[in-house]
This record gives sequence, C-alpha cells and structure tokens, in this order.
Amino acid sequence: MKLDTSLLTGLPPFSRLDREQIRQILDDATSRRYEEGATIFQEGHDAERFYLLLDGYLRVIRTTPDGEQIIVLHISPGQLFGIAKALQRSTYPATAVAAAESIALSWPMRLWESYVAQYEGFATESYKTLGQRLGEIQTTLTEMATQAVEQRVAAVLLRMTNQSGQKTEEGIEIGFPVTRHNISDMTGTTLHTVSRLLSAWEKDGIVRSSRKHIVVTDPHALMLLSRPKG
Amino acid sequence: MKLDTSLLTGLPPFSRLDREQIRQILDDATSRRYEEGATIFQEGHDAERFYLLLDGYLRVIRTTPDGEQIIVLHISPGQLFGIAKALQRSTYPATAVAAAESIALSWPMRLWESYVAQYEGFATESYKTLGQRLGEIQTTLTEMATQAVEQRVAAVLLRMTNQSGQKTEEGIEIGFPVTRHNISDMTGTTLHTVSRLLSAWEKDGIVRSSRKHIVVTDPHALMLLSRPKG
DNA sequence: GGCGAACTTTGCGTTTGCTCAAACTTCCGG
DNA sequence: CCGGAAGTTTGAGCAAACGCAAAGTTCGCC
Repeated sequence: MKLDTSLLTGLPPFSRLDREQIRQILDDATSRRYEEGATIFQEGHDAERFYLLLDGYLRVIRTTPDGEQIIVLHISPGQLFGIAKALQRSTYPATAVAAAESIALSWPMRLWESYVAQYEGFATESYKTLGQRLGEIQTTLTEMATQAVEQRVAAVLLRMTNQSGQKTEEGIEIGFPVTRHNISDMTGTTLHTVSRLLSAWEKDGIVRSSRKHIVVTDPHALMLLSRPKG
Repeated sequence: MKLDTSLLTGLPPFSRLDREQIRQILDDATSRRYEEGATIFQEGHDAERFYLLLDGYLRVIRTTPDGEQIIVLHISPGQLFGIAKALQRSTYPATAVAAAESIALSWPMRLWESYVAQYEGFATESYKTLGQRLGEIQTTLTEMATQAVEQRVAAVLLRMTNQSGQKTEEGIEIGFPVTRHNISDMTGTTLHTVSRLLSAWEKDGIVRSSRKHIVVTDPHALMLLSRPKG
C-alpha cells in the first residue's frame, strides 16, 4: 500500500519527527476504510491494535447490561484512538463505531511501546490527548448530573458544531450524520424528547434539521439555552 | 521530618523500587495533615505539586458556573492524585477536598518527570491508575445517563462499601463521613430524594444510617436495587 | 448547659420528561 | 416504481423527582 508521509506530518503525535521516521511509521501501518455504522473494535475485546483516524468521524460508545447505550466521546480526524496500552489495559474499554464513512490507520499494539520509547514527543502528545479526553468526560459527567435535558441537548449540539462545524449560508452545519437517537444517547434522554426539542427550536429559528443532518442557524441562542437560567 | 520507608513499600507506583530509592523519594516529599473539609488543591489553580494519600479519604469535585457541584471520584489511601503533569496539564482539572481527616505526601511537580525517567515502573503504574480512573468515570457517566435515581444511589452506596467498607456486626459500614448532600452530589439528585430513599431502605432493613454515617446491612438487596428491573 | 450551625426528615404541589401508541416521511434496494 | 426499513413527529397520560417550606435532630462550641 502506498501511503504518503504527508498524511502524518503536522499531526500532534508525529509533529516532532522527521520525514524518515514518519516513513518508517507508515510502513508499519495498515490503512482501512469503514462504512457508516461499521464497528472498528469492541468493548471487552483484546486490544490488539491502536488507531489513527484519517478521515470521517467515530463515536465511542458504552453499552449497559440491559442494552442501553451511551456515547462517551467523538473522534475527529487526526486523533489517536483505541490506545488501551497507554492506560495499561489489555482490552478495549469501549466500542468504536463509524458515524460516517471513515478511513483509519492502525498498528499492532506491540509497536506502542516501541514508539513511546523511540520517538521523542510521541508519548507526551498521546498523554496530552488522554488528558483532554479525561477533561471532556468530566465535563460531560458534570453536565449530565447538574443540567436539565434541554440544556444538555443544547450543549451537545454546540459541541458538535465546534468539533466539526462547516459554515454554510444558513448557519453552521454538523459535519457528520446525527440522528435524534444518537443525540439521546449522548444526553441520556429519549429520541422523542430530542425530536420535540429540535422541532421547537426549528420553530424559533435556532436550528434547521432534516434526516440525519442538523444546521445550527443561531448558535448564540443555543448558547443561552445551554446555560441554566439563560 | 522523619518518614519511614515502610510508608511507600508495597504501594503500586513504588513497588519495584529498592529501599535506597524509596529513601530518596521520601526525602523529596512533604507530609501534611488535612482536617475534614479542608481543600488540598483547587480546580484551575497552577498544578505545583502532586500527591499521595497516606491516610483518610478525599473527594475530587467539580463545580459548575452556577455553584452546583458534583463528586467525580474518591481517593483512597495509597493512591496518587493531583497528577496533572501525567496528563500534560498545567492546572488542576478538579478540586480535592478531605472527606475525613487525612494525611498526604506531596512533591513539587517538576519531580514528576524525573521520577518517570528515573524509576522503572513508576510511569507504568501511574498510567495504570489513570486508566482505571478513566474507566470508573466512564462507568459513572453511563450510570448517570441510563439509570434512575434510585438505582444510581444504590450503586453509589455499594461502590463506597467496596472501596472502604468495614465489617461490623450490623453489616458493612462506609469508612468515611458521608452526608445525604454528598450522595446527592455523587448521583446528580437532591439531598431530599436521597433522604427519602435512605428512610425507605431503613424501613426495609437494607441500611442503618445516622448523621454522616451509613451501614449497609443487606448488600444483596442493594445490589438488586442497583440493577434496572431488579 | 444552652445556643447555633449543620444535618436530616417529611409533606405537598408542580413539573419535567418518560412511556406508550400511532402515523408520517425519507431513503434505498430490488 | 414499489415496498419496506430507518428515521421522525406528535399526542396523551402518567410517574418520578424537584422545588419549596417548615420542623425536627444532633453536634460542637462558648
């Protein structure tokens, strides 16, 4: 497989490496395409590989014993994921699913240690990513615990626009497919409630939405809604 | 200050070190006592030191802009905490408060890197701790999102007994002071609801509680309550 | 030993958001 | 172009939990 070194230059975990080092890392990598809805790896399975998302979007989800699921975080292009080894785990702690058609590189997990040892900055940048992720989850947890459903949904919409918003004439469009059900899995509510909220907001001119697609036309209004007493 | 090397031998981050190395680490450390309710460090402040809890219990909390707070995790004796550097953060991402009278060692944060570089196994064990913590928070998040209040409160009581339960004739007693309000901060509900639940459970002979103190007399019944449709 | 602060209990009215149910729309494959 | 699957909308009734309020209890301090 031909992979150009330009794929990795500039990405945080590799930014301090020279062309030759990146060439070497790419030679170790496997590239694969995932259809929307495809599972990359599953919670509880042996963590055999770690990944880097090149294009697309992923959801990282956890499933409860009784079948309910919740979306723990999203992965955007350029991010490492499935790095169980960094946390000294031998199995994946969650499941990764492609939210849109996606392309990812992956490496055998045994290379993790050698990259950490061999490449200056690789470990540092990886742990920074982990730290950010931990912070995000704490924020999500805090929101979940203290805010009403309407505020949580508003906050989640805003986060998605920040994370992958594309400017259009109408407003900021979320750059990957999202269903009402997905949003309910992110906010711990039901798709019914989400649908009602979106309908109400559409009436107020705050969002425009169609099947699997949402455009935020008035981010400022949403911002107010995401804060208590706002 | 005289600190015996036995304080650290056997604790995961130091388990692979010899007596002389531990002696050195202890010489770098500062020991301090914290009263119940005292703050060890605060969210947003410069992360100047990292800590190890020797005795007592801590709550790690986050406060929202409008004053609500939620307890993200508990720290038990033997655990490292405030290790912002491990996550490449320059400020503490949460606040640590003593839940009971506690004793902790601390080191200047600049020593973090040197310990990681110098002592075999220190980094590894620390990241393992972090991984466990991330897993715990994900579990909490999942519970928060999918379970009803009664189930969350039951689950939190069980977790606290597992974490610091002491067997008594009556049952398993939680080993540090807990108020109804604390529990509501852990579960995202109100102290009123928690009080009602505890009263009901007391009537059913599942728990015995007094001011700031809870004994679980029937863990099995609580277990059932913590599962949906149980 | 009495006062005040901290903690807990309980009641009541209200509301949020869930469940259940059914119809509608969009999309894709055959 | 038709049929079914996937996703969305909306309604109605209901229950869980909150907000507010007020009183009771325990504890530590002066």
